[in-house]
Amino acid sequence: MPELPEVEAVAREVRSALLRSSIIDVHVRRWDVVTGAARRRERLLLGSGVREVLRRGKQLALCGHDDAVIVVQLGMTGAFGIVAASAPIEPHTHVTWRLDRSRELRFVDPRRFGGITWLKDRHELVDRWSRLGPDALDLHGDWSARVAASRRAIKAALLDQHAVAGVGNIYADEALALAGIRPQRACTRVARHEFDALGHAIGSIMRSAIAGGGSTIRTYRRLSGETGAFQASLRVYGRAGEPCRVCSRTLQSELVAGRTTVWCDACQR
DNA sequence: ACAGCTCCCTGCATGC
DNA sequence: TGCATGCAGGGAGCTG
Repeated sequence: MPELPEVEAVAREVRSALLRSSIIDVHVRRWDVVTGAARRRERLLLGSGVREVLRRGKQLALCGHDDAVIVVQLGMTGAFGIVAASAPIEPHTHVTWRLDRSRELRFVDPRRFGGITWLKDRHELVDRWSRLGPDALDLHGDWSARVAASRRAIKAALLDQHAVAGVGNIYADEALALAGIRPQRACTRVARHEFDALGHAIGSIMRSAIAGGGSTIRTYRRLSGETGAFQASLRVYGRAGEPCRVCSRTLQSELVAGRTTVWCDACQR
């Protein structure tokens, strides 16, 4: 499932391809994945071209020359990328943008937890993103101020995009393991130095995943078919019942914040 | 205001 | 082999 590193990989691919391209046509195959465009394909960047490709947390924004903005969210199973226009349309392809030089930008999402949102201008994007927490790649010393007073579990706070933007279930567990903090612990019981360690853990895990081209967990894949190599280095995610890579104790698992959560009872306190 | 829950959806793994 | 079942989870929206 795409998290920040995967979305960043998509942003880079799409940015380098789109900034020197024109959009010739747009084909919306399922309108219910699009919100805000009033069902007019002219509003999906057709004719305007893309001036800028931005990312905040797990959200991607394509800014057109006409000031309209398209926000793309990949959800669980979304894929977004450039392919040859002649490539077969795979199932669950919901929107395609025909580009010059016989290429196509496609949004594919079997489970449809993702989607595309049309915004009328940059102000709407600024407003929308101001409600997100700081980007997980760019956490400063005071990032924890927003969550430290909360009584909920630290993992619930990490998954809350309004607290920190970009952390999903995989990297929440991985970061908590690296920082030695139990996912269930209340934020109020996490010390300042532990928040600092957690912030560093999140950043270093995100950066190494990006360097590895994004992880290849289950449903995530690039439209081009390439895969990443980060999966092999996961510490706890998906390893319930297996031995901790540090102390060999059997990894525990239970639901926290409604999500499957894996941790080591010995290494995490 | 906050925290916790349900729901949306399809693909895959599992079990009979 | 084939079918039914359960599980995976990001985020909106609802509830207590």
